[in-house]
Amino acid sequence: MGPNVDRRPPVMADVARLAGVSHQTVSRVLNDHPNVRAETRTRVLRAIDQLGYRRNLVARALVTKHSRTLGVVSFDTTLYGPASTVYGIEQAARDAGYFVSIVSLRTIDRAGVNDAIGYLAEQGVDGIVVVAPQRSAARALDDLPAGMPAVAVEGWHQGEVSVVSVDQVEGARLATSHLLELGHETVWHVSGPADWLEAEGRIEGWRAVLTAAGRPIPGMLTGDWSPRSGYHAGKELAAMAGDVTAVFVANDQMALGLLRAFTEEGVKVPEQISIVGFDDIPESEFFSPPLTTIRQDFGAVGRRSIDVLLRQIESGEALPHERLVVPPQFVLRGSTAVAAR
Amino acid sequence: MGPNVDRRPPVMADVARLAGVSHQTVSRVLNDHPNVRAETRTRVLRAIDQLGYRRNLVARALVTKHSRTLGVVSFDTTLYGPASTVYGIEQAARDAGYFVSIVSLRTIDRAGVNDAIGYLAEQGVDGIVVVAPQRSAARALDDLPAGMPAVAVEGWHQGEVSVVSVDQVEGARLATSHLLELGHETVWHVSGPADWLEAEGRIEGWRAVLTAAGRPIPGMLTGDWSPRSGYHAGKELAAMAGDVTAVFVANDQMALGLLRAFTEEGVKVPEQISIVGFDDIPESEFFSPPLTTIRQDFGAVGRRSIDVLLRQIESGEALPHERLVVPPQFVLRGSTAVAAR
DNA sequence: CCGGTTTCTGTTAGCGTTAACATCACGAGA
DNA sequence: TCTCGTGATGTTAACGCTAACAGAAACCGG
Repeated sequence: MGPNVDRRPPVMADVARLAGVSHQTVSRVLNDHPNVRAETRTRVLRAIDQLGYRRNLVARALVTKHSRTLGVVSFDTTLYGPASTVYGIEQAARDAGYFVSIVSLRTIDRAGVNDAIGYLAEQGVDGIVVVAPQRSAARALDDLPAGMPAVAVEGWHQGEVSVVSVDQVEGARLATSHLLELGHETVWHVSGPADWLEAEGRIEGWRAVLTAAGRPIPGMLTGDWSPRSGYHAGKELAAMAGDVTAVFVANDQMALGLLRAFTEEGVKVPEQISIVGFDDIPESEFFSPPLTTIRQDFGAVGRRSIDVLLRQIESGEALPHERLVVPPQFVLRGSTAVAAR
Repeated sequence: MGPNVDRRPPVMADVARLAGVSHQTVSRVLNDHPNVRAETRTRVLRAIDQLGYRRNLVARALVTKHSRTLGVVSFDTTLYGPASTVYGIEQAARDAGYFVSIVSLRTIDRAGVNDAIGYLAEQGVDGIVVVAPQRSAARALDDLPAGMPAVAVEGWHQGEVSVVSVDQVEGARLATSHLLELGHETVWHVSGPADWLEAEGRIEGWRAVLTAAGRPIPGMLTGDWSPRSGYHAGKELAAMAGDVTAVFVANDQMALGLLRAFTEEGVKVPEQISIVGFDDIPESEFFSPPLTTIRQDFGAVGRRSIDVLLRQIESGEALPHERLVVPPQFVLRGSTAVAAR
């Protein structure tokens, strides 16, 4: 056994000794500094390889003040929307050479979001992405640590931070207009829960189109995004018999619940009632009937938000706050049809 | 303006100065050391509060060699299974006072997993959870950095690391037995992609039950977990008319595809063909018909894996490798029925 | 009222890296 | 030959924290 059988991982000094240079030269090689002789460089690289040396990013972060880690605060990453958004964020961050530290909140409220942001700040993240689809969460952005670069996703634009989101209002317009164009007298709406900004945007777009067309605005049903709540809404709507001929549902999962309720009640989709969903989850295409819906490009949202955030971080300045909007896309399938005569 | 208007966040020394103590005393207060006079403690806490001081965990990690951060390597966290598992892991980790750094792989292969593990090791994580549902990924665990605590989720037990997983074989047994008990002559299987350990376990359980019952083992169809692949499998099965009366599908999404294909082909479920899925995604209950399936408790898997990992980390020793198995649960709904006479 | 404990608090020395500056060798130009 | 500039390398000092030890005050029994 040689003298160096200890388990302690090698450090820069060990590499330097083996390569016969100073630790600073090793640092220079690692950071691609120009003024290193080619022969020295290869000698250092060989030593690194031989020892299996990995640089200690914690020590590096201490001196550079940059951890190359981004914090992400999100809510229930089990849901398709948040999960996809976070995935997009993570991919974009890693492509840019950043790590991602995630805090996934069980319940979302100002205090919880604040705690999460605090933890991440202590941990030394270079910037924070808050997936803040609810008013209460969005408000927590007001008391970010001073000078911490941040961006809100699916949030509320109040001028405090930049916001990247899918244009919910436009998506709802697309859905509602489509149904009106098919000749339906009016369009019912099953909305998401009250506090959610996305739910609000979808209600707004739906109302706007009906108002502009001079159509009556039917009473609105409210769900909680779950298939079950859609199912209950569907039962109610089915009971209203011929009154209802078109429904815009705030997400695909609830739309599935409606479909199930209608099947049970013998209401034919799209013959008797047309349905449009929102999200375009991978399952929608295989519902019975396949669901006409509005696609959100979560990947694009993630990428754009990282763009904005990195620009802030790398400029080192407090850049003017932006509002980036990703357009939604209408997807025609089989759950909508021309209104019955 | 006082002398201290700079943007630089306060450090321990600033707190110490304001409280009239040494920085070490501040450290002691922060770390709940016993030997601090109560009066001193409150004075320090007041100073911390006044300055809005937050400790720098990077500096702390450098000296303690513990970052209180766990690394998670996963594959496509957009899918319900991985997303739920990662969510469970994150919750359990945070409850234990750890952060979670996530690397979400687009494609899973040994090199990719190795890179991810390498990055995380550089970053100074205290331990690593690898969600390794594929053979190729599981193999990457063989070359973990020496001494790095690790646990595999849904992986392969080779003695190199501890593994936590749902008992796939048992789940498949439950599904297949249920169908036989309903009087079906045999059970067809639409499996997941070849390289996946979960797919293999489900095939094994399915085969075992048929063999034990002395039933013929029909040719197996293979999908890729997507609803679309299930749809194609469904078309094939529908073409085989009366031969097929019962199908065990390796996940709920593919089962949805089958349902759709059968609807298109006029095959009635469960009257003509019974179907059992796997996973119990939130949508399954609202398929038409509601899907009989096998529930996996992803939350439990996440919690158990963090338990195992933290035990390793906190003991500081290389503990014997364990194999923890979480039992699956049979969920009876409407997609299965007694075999037609 | 003194030595020896028990609190409490302060001082010093790192952790492994990068930044800033110092040094050295070498060749070009005077 | 002597300087001077330039590229390559080494030396030193942080970064903000905790560990280890040192010292000062209070407390105890004999």
